[in-house]
Amino acid sequence: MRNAEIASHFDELASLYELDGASSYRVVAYRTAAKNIRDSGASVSEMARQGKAETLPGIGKAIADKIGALLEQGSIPSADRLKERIPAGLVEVTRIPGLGPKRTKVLYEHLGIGSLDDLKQAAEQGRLDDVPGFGPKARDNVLAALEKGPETPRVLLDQALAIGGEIVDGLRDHPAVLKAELAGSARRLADSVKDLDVVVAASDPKAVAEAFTALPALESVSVSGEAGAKGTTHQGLPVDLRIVAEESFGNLLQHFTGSGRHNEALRTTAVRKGLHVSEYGVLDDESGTTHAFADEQEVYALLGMSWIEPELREDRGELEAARKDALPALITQDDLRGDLHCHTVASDGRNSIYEMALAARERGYEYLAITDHSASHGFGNDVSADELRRQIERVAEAGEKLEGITLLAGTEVNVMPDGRLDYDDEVLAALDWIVASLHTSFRMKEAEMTARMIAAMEHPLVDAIGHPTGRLIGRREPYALDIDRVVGAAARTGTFLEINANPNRRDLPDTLARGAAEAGVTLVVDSDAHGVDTLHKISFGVATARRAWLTPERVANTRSWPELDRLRKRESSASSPKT
DNA sequence: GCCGTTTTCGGCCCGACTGTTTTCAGTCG
Repeated sequence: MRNAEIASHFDELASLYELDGASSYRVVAYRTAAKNIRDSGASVSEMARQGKAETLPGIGKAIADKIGALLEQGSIPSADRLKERIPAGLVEVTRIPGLGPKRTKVLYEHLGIGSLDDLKQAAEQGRLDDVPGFGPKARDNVLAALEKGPETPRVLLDQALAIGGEIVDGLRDHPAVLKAELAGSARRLADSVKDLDVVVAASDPKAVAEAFTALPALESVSVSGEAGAKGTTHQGLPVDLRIVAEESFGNLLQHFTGSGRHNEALRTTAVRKGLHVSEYGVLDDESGTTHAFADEQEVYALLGMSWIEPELREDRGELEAARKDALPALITQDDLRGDLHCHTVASDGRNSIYEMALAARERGYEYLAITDHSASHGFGNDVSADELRRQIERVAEAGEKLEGITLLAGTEVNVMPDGRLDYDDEVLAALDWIVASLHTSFRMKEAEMTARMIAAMEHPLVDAIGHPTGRLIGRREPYALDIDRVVGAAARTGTFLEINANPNRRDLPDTLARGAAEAGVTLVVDSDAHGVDTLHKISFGVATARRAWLTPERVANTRSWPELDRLRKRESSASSPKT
């Protein structure tokens, strides 16, 4: 059973206990366990089988036993018992804004409301007014929320940064703005965001809030005052602007960068030192004074920690590392010396080899691998084996024309359902670099899919696996894969695993990339660019690598090509790149 | 239900807002 599935069982259990009126600490314990299970880069079911589930933070004996029961019986006994008493539709009702577990429970007890349909009927018939604590406003809110439907979809990071950057730049143009930053999940470079948080230090808050309402990026503004404003972009993305005096800017930025979990954990450790952290400052019990800081670094320093990169602020061990001054020196874009996955007009790209190479050189790369799709599956122009041989010649010709960059003749070869590649070894052996990816038969069962991928990794000429899980963020689930076995095979065979930087993919995802690196796998960060205009999107792969705690050493293409060539599994003497 | 450079028991983050209330519990981020 996958981590995400185990985690969803514990999230459900938390909601059931919450509706049952259990201690909120117990509920929080289940939610924390669910989060840590979901974030684990290794298979929790495998850990449970080995009796190691309790090594995960937030998992004690009781929850470890429940994981065991879940794996054996397919459900958690205590959840089954709660479901006998609590209607299945009640958890949905708690998702209506303003209706938490307590108020939902009151509705169930007074009116027997056990589903969204029940709620709608009761609201329309005016029966909510009879319930203690519910007035006319409650009815309006419920009907409005039901009318509006489910919450707004999340926006991918590339779009969020583009819109957020425009807003922040617009604010910085205002004379009363002293500092302005994008905070929240966008600053943490998460896969997607549900809103934008903008924090500002201003000499004249009111004027800045007014200027905000006039920004062209905003479609509407609902609230505006001295403390900030709330608006919505033309794409429907909510924007929350907060304004403070310059001396508290560090506290505000720290608070609104989050994550919520990171802040919770930060405050819990602070309380033990008699310190109380909020967006306004750090209150010291002993002196009774509140320390406000203009810089975020000082907030962490007062708590006895080194400053934590925003990408790490997910409560995944960063606080403990910061206390020990043992945070990783994260990879940066400048560390990358080449890109090993891109396409040209030979398959489904938009530019020629020469144009891609020129653009790569302008980015400062020392090498670029041209990896068009292979023959079997109609991405633009199919590249037959004969065509690939001509492509190798063209790469060599382009390489001769261009000084200062090494061009590598490569392919993104399809892994067929039986695990074979769709070029024969003879033509593959003539290439400098081989990425193997899955592009068909996504719905195979886990055992077969895992075997398929491992077969590709066992091929002696395959250097890297492209977008290993196949997920599309918010749109397509990953393939059914036993990720532990895949990572194990990558480590055993010396095959690199890709972090594909396409903002729709970010694949491997951060948690899995971290787990893979810890298991000894070397990663490679690639743009998968289909034109010169998307080579720069490798930044999203770097973002994922940073969220995965990766240092430059863990990423193959921070090395020069000769060094990388020696690092990979095949005999380096076999190939001589065209320069 | 978890956890320990104050603890193996007694704690467990912070503040704003809302609606309904007569002083605040519940919800939200």
